[in-house]
Amino acid sequence: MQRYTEGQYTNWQKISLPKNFSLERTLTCGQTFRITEKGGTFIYVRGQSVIALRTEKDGLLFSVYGENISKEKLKEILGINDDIERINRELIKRVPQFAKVIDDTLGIRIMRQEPFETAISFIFSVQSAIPLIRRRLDALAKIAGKEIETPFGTFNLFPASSALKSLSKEEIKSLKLGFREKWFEEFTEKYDEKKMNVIAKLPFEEKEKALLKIKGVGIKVAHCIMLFSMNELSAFPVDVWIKRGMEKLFGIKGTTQKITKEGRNLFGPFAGYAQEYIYFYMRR
DNA sequence: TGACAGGAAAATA
DNA sequence: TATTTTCCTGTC
Repeated sequence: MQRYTEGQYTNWQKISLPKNFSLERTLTCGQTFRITEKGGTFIYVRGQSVIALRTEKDGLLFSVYGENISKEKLKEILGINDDIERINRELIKRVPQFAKVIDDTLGIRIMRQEPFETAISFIFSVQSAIPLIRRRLDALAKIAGKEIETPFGTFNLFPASSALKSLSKEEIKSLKLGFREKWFEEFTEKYDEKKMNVIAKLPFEEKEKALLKIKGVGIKVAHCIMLFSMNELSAFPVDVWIKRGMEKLFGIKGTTQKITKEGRNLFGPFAGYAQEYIYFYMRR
């Protein structure tokens, strides 16, 4: 086990705080799951790192345990490099009445995560609420991920694909995935990082088609994977909250497929941001 | 304790 | 091709 103790390794680094950035909203709006908060400090377990984050008056402080993450990489992960003013202007230009939704949800950024962890997270998410998804991911990490001790507690990192390929039936059963179990098994058996990286670089339509071939990945999960881990800001994942929001705000209703298409047409290249705003707006 | 929440896949029309 | 049914765990 890798151990870190307070003082010795707690090495806070600082990023100047961007305008219109909310650490809390970004981390807790359902795009990522392994987050805990203690006294204003957020602990975000991601890939092979544990990242502690807190905002102060003039900056964002962070310290990393496990695999190192540079300042630049962290800014990318948190969507800080996105030109949010321009994105919001573009959304309002297309849909003027959306300004009030943006006002209420300001500060959310689209995070940039890894396809492997994101795909498993959203296969786990099918017909499930956020706390349940999180418990499943923690259970999986506990079984197959490396343990790491930090000043903030002990965590298990996300398992490597090789570790998931060698899980026993009993271990898989213990995750209580229900009908998602066979999808998870097939995904880990077939997973090939190189192939996933190729998919990540395909044009939007081909990318969507390739993801939909994965068992357990339908249109909503495919759009989550594209938006949160493949840099497709026009992806528009439609779940029950987005269905409710699209009907309430715009009178648009119908199948997931129809709302996905209409949402993308309505909001354009940054539809993914609009989607996160609607999600947060409807759940708050 | 039965109703309800939550997407994908398979079955059916 | 479009709609309906089934799948499972957990909460209230």
